[in-house]
Amino acid sequence: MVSPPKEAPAMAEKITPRGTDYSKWYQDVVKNAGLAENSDVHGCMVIKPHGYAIWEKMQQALDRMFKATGHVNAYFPLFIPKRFLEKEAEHVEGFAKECAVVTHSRLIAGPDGKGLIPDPAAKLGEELIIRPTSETIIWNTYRNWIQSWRDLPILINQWANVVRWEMRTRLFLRTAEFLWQEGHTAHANQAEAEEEAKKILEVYRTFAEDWMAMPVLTGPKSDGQKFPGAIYTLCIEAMMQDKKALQAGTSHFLGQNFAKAFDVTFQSREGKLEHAWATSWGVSTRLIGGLIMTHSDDQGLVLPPRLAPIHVAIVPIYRKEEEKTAVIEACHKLAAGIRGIAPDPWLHYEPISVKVDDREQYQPGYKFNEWEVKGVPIRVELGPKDLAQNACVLARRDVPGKEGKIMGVPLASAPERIAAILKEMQTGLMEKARSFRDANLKTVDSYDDFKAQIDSPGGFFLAHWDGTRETEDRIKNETAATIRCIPSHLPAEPGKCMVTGQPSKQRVVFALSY
RNA sequence: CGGGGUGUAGCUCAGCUUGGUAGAGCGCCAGCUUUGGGAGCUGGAAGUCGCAGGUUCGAAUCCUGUCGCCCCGACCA
Repeated sequence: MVSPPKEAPAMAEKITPRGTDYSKWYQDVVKNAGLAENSDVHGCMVIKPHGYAIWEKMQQALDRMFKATGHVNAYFPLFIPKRFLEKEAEHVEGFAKECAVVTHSRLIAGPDGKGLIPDPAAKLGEELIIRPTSETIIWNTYRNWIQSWRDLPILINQWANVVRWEMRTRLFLRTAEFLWQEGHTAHANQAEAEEEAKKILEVYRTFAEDWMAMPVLTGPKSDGQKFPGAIYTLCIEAMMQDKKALQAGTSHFLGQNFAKAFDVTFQSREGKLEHAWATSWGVSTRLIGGLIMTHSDDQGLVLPPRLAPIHVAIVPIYRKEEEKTAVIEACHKLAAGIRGIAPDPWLHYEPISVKVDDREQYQPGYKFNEWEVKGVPIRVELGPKDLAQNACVLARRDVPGKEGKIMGVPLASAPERIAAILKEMQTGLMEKARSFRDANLKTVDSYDDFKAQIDSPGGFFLAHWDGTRETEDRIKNETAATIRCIPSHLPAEPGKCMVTGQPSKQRVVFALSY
């Protein structure tokens, strides 16, 4: 008679494997890594400290890049008078469906003495919209700032929250309120504005690849997918691990649309009155969703070192008091050594971020798992056995399980070793993501082939398209796939539309998307 | 806004069919033992059962109304 098997530890499997249910996996990672949670407010999330710390790292890197390209930060109002939004036809049409509207300025007790109701006497003369984006308020303001060609260009960015009243939301990927940056620039001529839109796209591409280790395709959107009010929209588009596309950033050439709508004119060098040329561009907290879905595994979050709020977690191991004293001391000494590594431009000359996990209420095993699920790139284990030989154990987050452990690393050389591994991880993650993306980037020539593959195995499909909205809509209706971008890295190779057989100037990227 | 589901402890849920003093696991608090991959034992705190009516001697349970939330569809960074 064999005794019944012990029950699996109740805590063991907190994260649904990707293969079982990708969407559940995503939610589990966000929750278990402590990045964010749903709030009691419909569609709005609470970004928790660990998630917000990642956003702060993103902000820092992006902000530096914006400043380096001549931009400055400013802040415009959260509320936008309804009449502003009405001024640009396409813009209204695009955003009207998802606007939060402020109608009153005061609450009073309800008629039965219970609760509060908007005071009818305090109804606003003009209703205010909570910004879904700020083009209108900003161009209304620029009208006063721009008179002469000497006032141009205006290169402004703002870090802000916006509200788009979404029906269905997912943490980071789509929430009613989200955080982002929005750049709004004004230029004296078309060429300069178009140059700006391209320049920012390149900033986004660099950030995505060099910081997030997330490879992206770049290029214009189809007219059907462009920003409401833009002449054209450039985008960076990334492939998630389930092979779906994520629009990760957009840069719009707005032409003179907003200048005309808001009557923003300037006198040129030649003395003529002209409308200003505009761009706008943004990336949002959605990037955190992209970061998660690019690198993380069934154990939890995996962070590229350049965006990790904590690079190294040191876990002391001990039994007796004497051991504890010696081990903790060694941990802090090692931490100081790691922080003392020569500043590297790679981390903006900031020290490597180290945390000595000296919490007494948790055992080492618990801590190992916690740092793992939170995506800390390197974990150091330091106990009496290690101390006896002046060494420690390093565990790499990008190599799961025991294989990621490096035993017997001398304490004296550990800091240098850690610094080297961090760099290695950053490029390793990028290479891994790129080869995954490339392996799932396919060329198709027949619509039947396309339909057979779009759901499974899935991926990005390079196909010829006749350039019409009708065909784009038909493909969307029949397969749910959309044109993600018209890739600029490919030579324009003419062909025939996979659906209609009409002439096509070049292949475009189709995929299912978030 | 259409279809489905669900509200009971901080969290996940049982109890409801057949009405009779509120339950479990996790978490939390205290103590002891533990500590190299999510510790164990003992004790403890914690819920006007979404809200409002009704039926009844008695309602988490039955009836009516109401509100919130979740999932699925049309829109989107």
